[in-house]
Amino acid sequence: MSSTAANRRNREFDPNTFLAMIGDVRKMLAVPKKQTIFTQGDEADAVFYVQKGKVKLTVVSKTGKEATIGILSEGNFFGEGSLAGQALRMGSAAAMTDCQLLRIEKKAMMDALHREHAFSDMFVAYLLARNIRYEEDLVDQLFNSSEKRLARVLLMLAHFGKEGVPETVVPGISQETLAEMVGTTRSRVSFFMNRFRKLGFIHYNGGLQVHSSLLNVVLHD
Amino acid sequence: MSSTAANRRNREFDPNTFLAMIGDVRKMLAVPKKQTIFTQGDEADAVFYVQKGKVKLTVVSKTGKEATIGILSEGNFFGEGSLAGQALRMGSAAAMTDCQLLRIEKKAMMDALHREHAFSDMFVAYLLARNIRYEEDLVDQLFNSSEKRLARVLLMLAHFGKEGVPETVVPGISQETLAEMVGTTRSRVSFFMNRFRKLGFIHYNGGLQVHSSLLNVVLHD
DNA sequence: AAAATACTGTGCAAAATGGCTCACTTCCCG
DNA sequence: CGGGAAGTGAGCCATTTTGCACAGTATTTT
Repeated sequence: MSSTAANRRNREFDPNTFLAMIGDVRKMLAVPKKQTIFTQGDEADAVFYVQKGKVKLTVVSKTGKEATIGILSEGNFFGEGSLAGQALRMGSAAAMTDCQLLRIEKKAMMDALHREHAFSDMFVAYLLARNIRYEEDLVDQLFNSSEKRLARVLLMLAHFGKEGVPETVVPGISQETLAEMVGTTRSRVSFFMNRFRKLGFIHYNGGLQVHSSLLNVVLHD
Repeated sequence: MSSTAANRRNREFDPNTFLAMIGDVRKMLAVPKKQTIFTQGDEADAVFYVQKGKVKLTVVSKTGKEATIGILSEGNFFGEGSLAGQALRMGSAAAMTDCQLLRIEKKAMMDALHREHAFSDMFVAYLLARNIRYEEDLVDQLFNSSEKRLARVLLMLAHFGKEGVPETVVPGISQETLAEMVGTTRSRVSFFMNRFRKLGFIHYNGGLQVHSSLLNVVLHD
């Protein structure tokens, strides 16, 4: 998702140092693809950190609709709500690929934040980046049509950049998931995807390829 | 806006102590109603803290549309993007009422975060609360129709609670502003407001009053 | 108090979106 | 290998939303 944010963090902070600071390395988890990490309504007593792989965060509404809040790759935290006093998970988390995660007890996390300045700084930086990300998503929702929102999601998934070079998106991301991220229906996604394809903005073959520079046109109509 | 978050913070943190930690009290600003605090595109070199009053944050899209990202009351920070390395303001901030603000230079803020554990803790708590708030807004956008989103915004503005007691919303909030917050058009807002009024959920007379418990019905259809 | 501005209530046609169905195609698992 | 489940492409129609336009009502300003 926010590769920018992740890179920024990585420049400032070495994951191994990070591990040392938290201490208890035994809490590393290997989570196989498709496995649930936690479910909406579960007790929330830990924060997670993605060391490797992609994690999908979703929320289910009272009426049963599903929304995808984000797809996180390495360098990201999730489940931080617990630190803010949320006793229950407000959403669910699942591994989209095989993942290596760090599970940090709420207490251990708060201790580490107290104890280690560098860690605290890094976490603040993370939260700020996350905030910006959410703000962007929100603004996107407020401003744009579902077609543009889809274009934006595709661009973000394609790692947003590398001029002109077609880039493969997370393999195995369904239209259903895209629809949940964009906040529309699958049929709408199907419709736009085909439009994009006919216009040469994206290309299927096995995986999905995105021609970033072309698709950008949609955003800036 | 998020009175909950503000209260939570206030319980943990005394604004005066806070001032002492930041140090330079000379940087207090009195901003009269309607005055601009900063404008999208300005150089971003400081964070603000609301001591008193309400501040509106807005963003203008490339196509000229306006969106209102939030209305902040005391106990909230804004302009934190600067701490995350954003060199320019991504949106504008304006006083909706006479305000008393604290302007904190980026550097002073970062120093204080380093120096004072209590301050750092408090800021992390703030960011977490803010994150949750954004996530809720985003989920709201993904799930709900504009009618429900409007209902939710009204409830939040009415301070969300105090069972049954009609509560007056920020005086002088126009349908235009509501539309920008909800992400729809003014005519739509007018339409729904009248619907709500006919159903007895809200009531005009000079100010706007919201019957929280009634309006809640809309949310949970 | 008059004039200029901002806000609000409506109405309407065009465009976008939501929800469903159905026919295929792929992929995965037993 | 076969069957079933999951994922896609299309089409259709009821709603919702947008985008304007206009007139009437507050508010401000001069």
